[in-house]
This record gives sequence, C-alpha cells and structure tokens, in this order.
Amino acid sequence: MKKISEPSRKRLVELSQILSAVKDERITSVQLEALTGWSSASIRKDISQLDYAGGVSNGYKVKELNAVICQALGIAQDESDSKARGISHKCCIVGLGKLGAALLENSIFFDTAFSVTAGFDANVNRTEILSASFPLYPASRMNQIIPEEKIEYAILTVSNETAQSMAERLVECGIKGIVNYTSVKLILPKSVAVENVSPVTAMNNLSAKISLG
Amino acid sequence: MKKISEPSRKRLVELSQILSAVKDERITSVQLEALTGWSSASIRKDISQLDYAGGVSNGYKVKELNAVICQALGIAQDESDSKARGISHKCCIVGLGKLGAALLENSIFFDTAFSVTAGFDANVNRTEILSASFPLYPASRMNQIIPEEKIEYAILTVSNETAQSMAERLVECGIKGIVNYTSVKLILPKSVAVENVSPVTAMNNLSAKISLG
DNA sequence: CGGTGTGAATGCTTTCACAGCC
DNA sequence: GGCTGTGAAAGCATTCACACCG
Repeated sequence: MKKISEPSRKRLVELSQILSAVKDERITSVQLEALTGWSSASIRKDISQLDYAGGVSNGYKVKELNAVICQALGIAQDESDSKARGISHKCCIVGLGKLGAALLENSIFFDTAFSVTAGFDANVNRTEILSASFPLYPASRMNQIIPEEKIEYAILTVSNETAQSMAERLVECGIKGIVNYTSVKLILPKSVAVENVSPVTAMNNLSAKISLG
Repeated sequence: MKKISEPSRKRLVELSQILSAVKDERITSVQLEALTGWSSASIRKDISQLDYAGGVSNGYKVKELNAVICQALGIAQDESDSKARGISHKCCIVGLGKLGAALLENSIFFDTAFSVTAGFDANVNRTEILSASFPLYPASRMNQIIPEEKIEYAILTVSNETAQSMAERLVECGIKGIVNYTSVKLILPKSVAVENVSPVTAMNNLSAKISLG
C-alpha cells in the first residue's frame, strides 16, 4: 500500500461515513461531488490509490467501495463490521468536567469500533459523584489501569492548565492517540497521534474564515 | 489585505492562542517552532503576510504580535480585547442532548469573544427540564429568535438524522457559521462557514492515522 | 552574531483532459 | 453515452538559503 496523504486520508474517512448513509446500490463520482463538495476528479484520485478497480464505467458499488476504504484505512464501517474484522478500540476519558461527563454517555460511539471503558479525574469527588456504565478512577491510577485494560486512545477534556502534563502522562501510559478538547497545542512525540477539536479553536477558526471572506 | 490561505489561517489562529499563554516579552520563530511543531520558516512566512515589520532581528514582541494576528483575522485575544475592539459573537446551541447540554455551560467560552445566548431543541421536554443562564426555546421558535437576537453562530449538536435539515433551517434564519458536532457532512451554500468537530470523525481520523503509520 | 523577511526552488495536491471500458 | 482511471499540467504550500538589519 503506497502512502496516502493527509488531506486524502481525511476525505476518505468522511467519504466512508457518507457512504454508510447512502441507500442506493451504486454511486458515481459526480454524485459524490454533490454530496461532499469535493471535485469528482479529486474523489476519483483518492479512490484510485486504494487497490480497487471496481468502478469502471458504471460508478462504484456503494457497499463494496465503503468496505475497500475501511480496509485500507484500518477503520470500521459500523459495529458489526468492527466485530467481523476484529477491530475494536478501547478509549478513556480524562477530565470529568461538564464536557467529559457528557462524553461518558457511550451512545456517542454507538455503532462504531470505539468504546469508552474508563474515566479519570484528578478530583476524587468527581469520580464518586458521577456514574457510568464503566468504572471511573482517580487520575493517580492511570498508570495502572491504562496498560492493564489495554486502552489505546484518550479523550482529553481537562482544563487548559493541566492539559500538557496530563497528555504527557497519557503518553507514558502507552496511549497511542489523543482527541484533544482543550485549546492547548500539545507538544508530544511524533509517534503519538493527536486530533484537535477544541470548541474555542473551532469558533475562532469559524470567525476568522468569515471575517476574511 | 492580501488573501491568507486556509492552512496559514488555521496556524495563525492557533498561534494566537499559544501566544496568549506565553509569559516572556519576546519570542523568536525558532522558539515558536518548539512550541508548535511547525517549521520556523513557515511561521515567519505566515507572519510576513500580515503587515507587521516588528520582528526584525530581535524576535517578535509577544503581545504586539498577538494583537496584529487578531487584528488581521478579525478575532479577539480574550474578553477584554473583545470588548475594547467591539468584537462579540452571539451563538446558540441547537440540540440539547447530552453533548449540547454540556456546552450550555458558558464557562467553556469564558474569556473569549463568544457567548451562548440561546438554546433550542425540537423536544419541548428538554427545554423545560434543563436550565441555563440564558433562555431555552423549542426549535419552532428558531426563525423568530435568531434574527431578533442577532445570533450569528450555531453549535449543532442534534442527531445525525436531523442534522442536515436543522442546518438548512439555521441558514434560513441567517446564521453565518456552524460548528458541527454531528458526523454528517453538511451540504450548505458556500457563504455559510462550517467547522466539523464530530467526536466520531475525530476518532476515525485518529485511528486511520495510526493505522497507516 | 542571532534573527527576520523573502525570492527562488522544491515538493505536494488538485485539476485537466482524454484513452479505455461497459 | 456516460463513467472511471490516470498521466500531464497547473496551482499551492513549504522549505531553503541568504541579504539585510540591530
């Protein structure tokens, strides 16, 4: 498998999500252009990197294409696909403030390959007050629980002040990827993947985009 | 002001956030490289697009640089800057499920130019059960409240099923930008800015990045 | 010196355009 | 006829390298 560039990879992830919602059996790159806003040429190029010659002259078979994309990216279409292919990622939530507590609800990851299996907070009060369908621990136990439970990903919802140090601890614990809800730019070894989804940064990006036209 | 490219714009937004946390008076592009992971050359290029010749040979003055960036992007450094420059953006939350309810907490946007001033949900129950420091309305009143209150941005936290139709209604109401927490790719006129921050998409992106090395 | 600002060069991505296929 | 797959071309973004400045 040749290397897939970052923009292309992100489009393919979104494309897979879009295809999951498509009811028709077949779809063409021009139809996908309408559904995505990306040019049909770009979509064809993205797909052509995968080794799938299925689409010739009649558009793509939706289910088949989705399977090929997920295969190539190592992700799952939905929960049954996740089970069938043995792809399952344990996640933990670090920081049980308002936002973290909201994400405790596993329904957010319903029908995906992800499941939240632990929550941590530095404040023991929080772990005792809140309840979830999985255990909540004081942050002091991260170093034990994360390796023991083979948790791979972390959702970081602590305060900006503690974000960097918590992230470093997560890396020590062997975490492979972090979804970062803080507005701090985390400085971590390149081997650790980070996705930034801060609400404040998102707002500022929106505002700047509009302001510059 | 010449056009700023999207990657550059996003870096500048993050840079501003980073500068806000820097305590020193001056900073060089090499120091910024360590704080951001971006090359010093790229940082200098980004800054050179702004009309600011302040940095010559001694690094940049942190406060001054931050002010110039915010000026150029039309964003605010913090709440006092927001007041001083008269930049203030009203936002509403659409969809008061777990995630939406968590964002009701205005502390998330503490010390920013953004304030949440209304919440909407199709289910009247939700608007009655929940409480916030601003009013919650049934979705049927969006068309009245949003123009009346001059709300500019929306935070979309409805279910995937209703995301597209709700977004279209928001556009009709005159909303300028949407922060989209659903995993649906919204199809909207180009004049409306959208930032996608779906937890599920973020996870899939993380997973794909790791899986491809 | 240590550091910026910036043309020139390199490296990526996207778009074009068309052969080949159903 | 309509659509994919793909080299070639065009368009962007990043990095280099160095003149210039305090």
